[in-house]
Amino acid sequence: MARRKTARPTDRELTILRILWDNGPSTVRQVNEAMNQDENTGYTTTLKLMQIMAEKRLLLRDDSQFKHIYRPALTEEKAQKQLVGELLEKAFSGSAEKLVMRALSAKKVSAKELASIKKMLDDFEGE
Amino acid sequence: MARRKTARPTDRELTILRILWDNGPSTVRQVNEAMNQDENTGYTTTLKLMQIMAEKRLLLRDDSQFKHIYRPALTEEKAQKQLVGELLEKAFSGSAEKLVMRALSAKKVSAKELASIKKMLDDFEGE
DNA sequence: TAAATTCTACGAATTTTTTCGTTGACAAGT
DNA sequence: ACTTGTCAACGAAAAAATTCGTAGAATTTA
Repeated sequence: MARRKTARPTDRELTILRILWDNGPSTVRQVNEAMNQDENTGYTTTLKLMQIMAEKRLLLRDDSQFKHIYRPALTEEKAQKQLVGELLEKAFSGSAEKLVMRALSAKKVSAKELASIKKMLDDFEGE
Repeated sequence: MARRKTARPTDRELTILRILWDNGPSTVRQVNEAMNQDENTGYTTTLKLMQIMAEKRLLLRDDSQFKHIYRPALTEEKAQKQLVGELLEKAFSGSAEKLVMRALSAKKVSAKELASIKKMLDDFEGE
């Protein structure tokens, strides 16, 4: 059976993508060790997850070496855009304003970051 | 077995919460009919979902009448804050700036809304 | 080269989410 | 009261996500 084209990465999958985006192409062991800094996960569990992600085309695999090297099949940007877009529709009925408001209240944002965000908005306006 | 305290609503659950937030306390049939405007879902499916959500304490139920009335156990604000906070950490490594940027690129935002967001940022700065 | 280690593949179990059929209680209309 | 329709409870199954044990192949070390 075909998988949804727009399959959203699951929580676990997102954890792995995060690691690969941050660290670059990695082996299963490297990913597993990074993952275990937060919560413990067996090596074969991580392996299986990554194998499935490769099947789903979320990851690309170079298996020309004994230790296979995995890397994300999508850019961080693309994935983030998709995720936030879905949340926007699903939880905010499309109101970007409300989403921004909740994001700012969910986390203390520095004055510097606030200014930076405002600047970005100005750039957006110039279109 | 106890459920996670911070259980995030699933996709389906979020759909139901959305309907209840928009329409106010409702019966299963009302929710089911609202749900079927998008994609078809059997009545008993909706019923079961809502029963489970009541068990999980995502919904509150008034069963004093023949037709039980359900309502959300958490406010829209609280749920949104939690969801966006999780996405922020999980997909954006805590960068609110990047999240806002992606949100704006994921969806065309009107000039009016942009202005409104900027105003909100000003208010935030005043603290 | 033999032993120990590291790795992938495979299969399977477990848990969570989503789905719905059936049943019997209750209500409304006749 | 009888028939018809609506409802919640229950059980169960299908689908998806997460977990890991075991086995055998490849590599490294002694």
